Amino acid sequence: MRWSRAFIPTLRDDPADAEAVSHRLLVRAGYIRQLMSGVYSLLPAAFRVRAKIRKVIEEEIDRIGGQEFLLPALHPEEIWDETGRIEVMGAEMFRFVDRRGAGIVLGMTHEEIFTTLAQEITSYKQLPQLWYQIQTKLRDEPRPKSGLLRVREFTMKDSYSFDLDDAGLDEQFDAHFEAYSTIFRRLGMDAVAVEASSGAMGGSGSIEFMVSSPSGEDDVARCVNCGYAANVERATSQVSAIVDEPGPDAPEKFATPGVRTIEDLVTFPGGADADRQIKTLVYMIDGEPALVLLRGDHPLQEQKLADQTGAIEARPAHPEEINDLMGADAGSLGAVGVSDIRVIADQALEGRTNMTTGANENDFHIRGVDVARDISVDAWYDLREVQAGEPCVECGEPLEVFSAIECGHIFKLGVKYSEPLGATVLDENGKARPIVMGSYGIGLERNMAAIVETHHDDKGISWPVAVAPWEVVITVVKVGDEASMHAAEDLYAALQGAGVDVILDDRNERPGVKFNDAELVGIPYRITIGPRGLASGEAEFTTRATGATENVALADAAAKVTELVRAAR
RNA sequence: CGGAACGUAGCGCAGUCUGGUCAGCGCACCGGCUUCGGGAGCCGGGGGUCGCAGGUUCAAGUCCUGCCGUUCCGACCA
Repeated sequence: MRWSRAFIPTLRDDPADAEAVSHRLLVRAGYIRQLMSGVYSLLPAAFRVRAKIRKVIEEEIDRIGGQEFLLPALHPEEIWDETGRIEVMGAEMFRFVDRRGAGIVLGMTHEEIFTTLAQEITSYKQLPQLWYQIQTKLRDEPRPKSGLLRVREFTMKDSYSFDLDDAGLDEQFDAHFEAYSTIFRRLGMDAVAVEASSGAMGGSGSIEFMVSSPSGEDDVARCVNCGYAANVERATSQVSAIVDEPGPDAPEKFATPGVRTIEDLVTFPGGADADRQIKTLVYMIDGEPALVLLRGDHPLQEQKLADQTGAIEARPAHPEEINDLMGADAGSLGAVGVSDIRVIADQALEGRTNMTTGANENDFHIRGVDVARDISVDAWYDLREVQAGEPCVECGEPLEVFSAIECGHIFKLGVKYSEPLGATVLDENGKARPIVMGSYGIGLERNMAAIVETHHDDKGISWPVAVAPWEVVITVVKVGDEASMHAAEDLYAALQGAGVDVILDDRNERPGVKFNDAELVGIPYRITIGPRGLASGEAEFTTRATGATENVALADAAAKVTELVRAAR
């Protein structure tokens, strides 16, 4: 490619509405342009990067036996009815009616459709199968953000495994774990595998591959000592034991005028430390109210609440709902004596005595509460969100918490889809059994953005060779100089002949413009040809990532660069 | 969905409070000359129904109403 003919619209200024680094740089370096909220056009340079990411993924999934498909983006609504997911997905599914009045949805994932195809697997002898596709997903995200990191239309590699039993699933799941680890390594990213919540996918377990970044939307708790790592939606930690003082025989109500928060009660005379209080939250769980109890200093992790209760929707109750239900406002709530509302409590409250909580009457609290004696708890769950510094559940060392981008997610689905859709096989005893499934996803454009998030500096992007749109740029300092152009053309032809992705910057621009563009666009290697070096038969060789520059004999340049590029792919 | 901000040329912005030389600046773009190893200088030039629709007014980029769009924070999230 000759830069003079290429459409790489780089910008001098940062785009105004880009906050995330990857968003800012991908727009500025001429990779993407926004069409509407959460929808982007990929320009030629981005298309090249995406193709390389795609190739890495295909190679690794093929390596573990994947067969590539291409399924439709248009789905009949009924299929999603059969698994009940049309409800679960709600407004996030794009829907419309065709000219004949049939309900159509746009595919946001393909469990249902692949499972429908799997209905044609009829014998255990045909298992295992591993099917995948690289295809467009459409999701009406409530809040698209950060450029390519969270969008409404994107490309996903989604694979689906089909096995006779759990042992088979485990094998394919583990194979994906290894394949994913290899993929992210090849893409130049340091991905951490973490225990995750399965959310709307369901199933028995899942692992996310997380890449640390300030633009990440997820928080990961990790123990640097033993390697324990989990999304905070699932993470646990050891709770420091509290030794309770003996309490009274019965709880006692006392006046607490103006006290509305945990913190208020800590400083209120006759109050209690936060870890000696019971925090009472009101949640609407699939429309039914419930009291959620935690230690005063423990935050609720909402996804845990949803996961453990099996809820489709769990939301905080509105102030009016709280008052109607409890006869008091948030800040004065408690579960003592409550019997007509479901009470869900965090395990850290088990066995606690002499606690303080709200009295369900504004300006009054109750102290001397013995949880076992005074509160009728319907269910005990792990509900609190882990905080940085808390002791690791495995080894007791302090946990760190960092924000991360979810670059891949693998799920053990079990029979969640095969059962309702009737995808069964006959086993060796002639008995029909639902196929045991797994599903495995990687978002291509999100990974492109994640790579930028982890490979940039103040000059722009610095792609790993494996995904760079061009591996080498030949920068001609003085296009008008015949000898320079001649040497550059020779080198360009030699590198092309060696199979190197090379772009020749033959634009009639000042050198500074070309150097800056090469760095902004992020091309890993640059060979600079100018009259200065040419006089002694040399060119300059610059590595983008380090900025290191050395002189190389023009005659050796092609061989040297080819070798470097091949080693780094 | 709740909160906030924004919408003027391809990009980044000023002008809006206080209606009347307010259709402007920088970059980019086109032509010319001089330059040419880290985003050149000078001269000349093209490009905008000021998001859309109503309204107020002698007069609206500017004031009022409604709508649309975009971003950020939160909620939600595969």
